[in-house]
Amino acid sequence: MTSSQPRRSRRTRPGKRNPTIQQVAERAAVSTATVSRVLDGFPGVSDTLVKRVQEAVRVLDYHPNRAARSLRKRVAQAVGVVISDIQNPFFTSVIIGIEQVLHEANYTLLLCNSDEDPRRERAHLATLRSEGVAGIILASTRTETDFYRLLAHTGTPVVAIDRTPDQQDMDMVTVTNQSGAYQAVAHLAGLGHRRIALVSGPLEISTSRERLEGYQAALRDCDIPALPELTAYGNYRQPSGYQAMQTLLSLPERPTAVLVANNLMTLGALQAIYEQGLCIPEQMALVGFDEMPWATSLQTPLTVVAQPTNELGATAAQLLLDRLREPDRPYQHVVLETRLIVRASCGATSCRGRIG
Amino acid sequence: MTSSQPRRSRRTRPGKRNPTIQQVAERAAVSTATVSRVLDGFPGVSDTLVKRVQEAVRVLDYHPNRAARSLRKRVAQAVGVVISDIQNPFFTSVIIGIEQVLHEANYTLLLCNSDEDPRRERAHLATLRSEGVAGIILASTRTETDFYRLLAHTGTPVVAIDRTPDQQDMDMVTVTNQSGAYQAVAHLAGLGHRRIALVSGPLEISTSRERLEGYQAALRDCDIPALPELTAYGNYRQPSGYQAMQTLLSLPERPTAVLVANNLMTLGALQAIYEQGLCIPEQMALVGFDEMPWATSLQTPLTVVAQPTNELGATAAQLLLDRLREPDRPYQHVVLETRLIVRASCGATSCRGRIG
DNA sequence: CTGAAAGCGCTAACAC
DNA sequence: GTGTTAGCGCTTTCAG
Repeated sequence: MTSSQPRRSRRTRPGKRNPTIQQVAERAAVSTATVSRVLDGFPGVSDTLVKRVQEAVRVLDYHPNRAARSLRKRVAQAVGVVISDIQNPFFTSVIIGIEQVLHEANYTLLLCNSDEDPRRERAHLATLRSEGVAGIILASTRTETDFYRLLAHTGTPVVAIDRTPDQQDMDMVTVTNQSGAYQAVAHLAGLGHRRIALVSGPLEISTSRERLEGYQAALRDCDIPALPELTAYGNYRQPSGYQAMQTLLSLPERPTAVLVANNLMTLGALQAIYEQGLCIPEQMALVGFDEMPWATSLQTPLTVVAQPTNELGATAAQLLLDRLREPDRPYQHVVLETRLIVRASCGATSCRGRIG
Repeated sequence: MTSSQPRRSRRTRPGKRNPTIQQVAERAAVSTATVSRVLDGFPGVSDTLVKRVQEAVRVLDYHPNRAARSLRKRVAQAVGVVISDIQNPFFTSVIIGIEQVLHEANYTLLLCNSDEDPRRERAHLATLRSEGVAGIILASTRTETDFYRLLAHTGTPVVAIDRTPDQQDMDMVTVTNQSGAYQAVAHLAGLGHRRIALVSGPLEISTSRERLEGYQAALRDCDIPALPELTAYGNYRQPSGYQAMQTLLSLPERPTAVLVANNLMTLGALQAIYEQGLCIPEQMALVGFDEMPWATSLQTPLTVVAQPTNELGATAAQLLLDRLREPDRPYQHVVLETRLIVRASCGATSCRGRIG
């Protein structure tokens, strides 16, 4: 770069080095220990020194080296977030909530997308361990023994969100899946529907099981027989919703209403319905699970069971921070409320603007 | 950490400590240097020792401490990704591409969501600097001097994606925004439309300018006068698309076709159109920019200018890895092709399944 | 209330 | 080929 640079290893970064705590200490004429104390807001440093240090920090534009800090403290000021599908607006919305809280607390977010693949999930978990993250927020692909392993091996606190393990020795944040589905189905039944179908998620995932239970409970309470052929299964991704809906539509006696157990499958279901030239809600009433960006942009706006996604993420992050502060506190399981948002697709409201 | 645990600070993690390179070295009866060499695939270690080390690594389930490594190497095995809206499926799809390449290369991904807020963007950039990330992939909120500052201050390589700074001394990955918009508008003109509107993004963002140019160029080439009132401006978010479209629809003489410059604004535009009870494409032909998950799930599937999002991310990540390997290589600007996907909303195909 | 100094776990010279 | 060793920048005893 410049003229006489003595000898620069190929691997060394060319730019000027970041200031170190040492340099701050020299400039403020104090010890590095004092600088560290000031930065940590450690009480009991004289005002004079505090000011000198702050001034030096400002002048040098000092930012602590997080790697050094992590090494020394044996834990990084970072949180790993492992989700199963970053393409799903549900999860991105959860991430927003997480990020807000974490950013506030000056934690970095390591994002891992397992893409519903347990192998990837495991690899990510290993990396996070290597990174020494302070904690992990996990929407796991499986709900079983993986957790035991994880917890046994490392002492890293984990908060499970959305999908939860069977065990209870962990912080968790979930929503009222059962009653959410129940409400939706009861609403449809109240509208006079008797052949109400469900596009369910995979039963390995706890949310699927809970939503299925809600569906069945509502049918029971409304004295509607639960016909097995009216439940089709997908994997929470769009194409599977399409296929499941096609299956339901090809039944000898078609359902008149359907609850789709997540947002992406709803997209697939819509496609199948429209391809058959069916009208929503006249020929097929539909309720989706999850609020979704496109809900209000359809010709027939979508009735949905909304989940408080941002809050879910924020709560999980807060739970994690709380545990870091107080490792031995009792485990919490926070359950947030879903809420039915009635729009046109269920047939409850007039179908403004539709022709046909 | 044997039987009589001497004294454990409150702040120390309770779980057993991760194995260190020292322990691996002891178990393999070699020096730590040799272990390090083996792990790095450094050539010139005898087979015997390689095997002994690998065995020890396996048995101990050793994972290198990344903080220590980062500290020593003065750079983390991590890449920061700063995007402007994690709720936008365009960006999440880009992230998928980035993540794939990075994960392959054993880099961690630090995700930062600037939420179109330059202040947050700046804060994130500072954090990434603290983290000592090896490089940054950035979809910047602004395209100006921020970059100079960033580049001047740190030697951290940056790859700009999607939106690009005016300067050229940086790796960049973009798409053919201009010709993408051009094609869409030419297509609409070819279908007989003369009053073609544009819902544009904010002109501070390079993609908006380029798409606007493409729109104008196409009108010019088709001998259609460019009426200023037919261009409405939004900010790339959903509500602004709604408002912009409302403005266009309230014009004394309504446009017959519209190009919407990104996915989220398309959602807003759709809502405005449906609220007016207008039929797509009969009363309003529509082309969107960006492929979007819901494009095929609308009653009238959406014609869009698709961007190769995964590839965009993967290319950016690869460019960054290449630069890390070879810091002095010339800067690259990769431009990927957009492609017009014709579906029903432009009116080019028959309107299967629609009533009205 | 402040400073000196010992590492955290790893890599990269430098010896042999 | 392999080992020894000196730190990377920070926090945290321990002295004073």
